[in-house]
Amino acid sequence: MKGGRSKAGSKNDDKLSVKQKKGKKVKDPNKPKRPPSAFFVFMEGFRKQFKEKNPAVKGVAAMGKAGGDAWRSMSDEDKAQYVTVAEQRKKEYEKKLKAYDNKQSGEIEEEESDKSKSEVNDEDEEGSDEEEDDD
DNA sequence: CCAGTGATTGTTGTG
DNA sequence: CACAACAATCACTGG
Repeated sequence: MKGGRSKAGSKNDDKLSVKQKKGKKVKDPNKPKRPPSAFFVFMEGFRKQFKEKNPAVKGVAAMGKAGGDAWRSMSDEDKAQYVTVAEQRKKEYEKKLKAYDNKQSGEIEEEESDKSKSEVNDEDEEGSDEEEDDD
């Protein structure tokens, strides 16, 4: 079962888990989230497939188990392609961190009023490589 | 009505 | 060095 990797044997589960407690209402819209691991990258495609093969499945548990099972079934080389992608994701993540850091230095706190976002189609300028197809 | 839960593994962050 | 928390996903549930 799961090989030895898991929990590193921490018997004493005291209140060590204090959870970072996000009590602070610090809203960091620019704060980049952690890059997806190879497993998640693989899941990105797997989720779609799983849904198609199991449209009746509800919840994430079923998918998670199926995903984890399939993931371990893959060969390291097969996973390598996802790992490679994950590496790139991480790289971009670092870039985002830099941008985020830049904001911290430049824009300390920019409150944005909820202007009517009617015809104003303002796009985030960060994407740049986002292709949008018109329908 | 909103936010949390449940399960997966990997990666990053923090102590 | 070792652990802890979080990353996405989605349907459901409680207060």
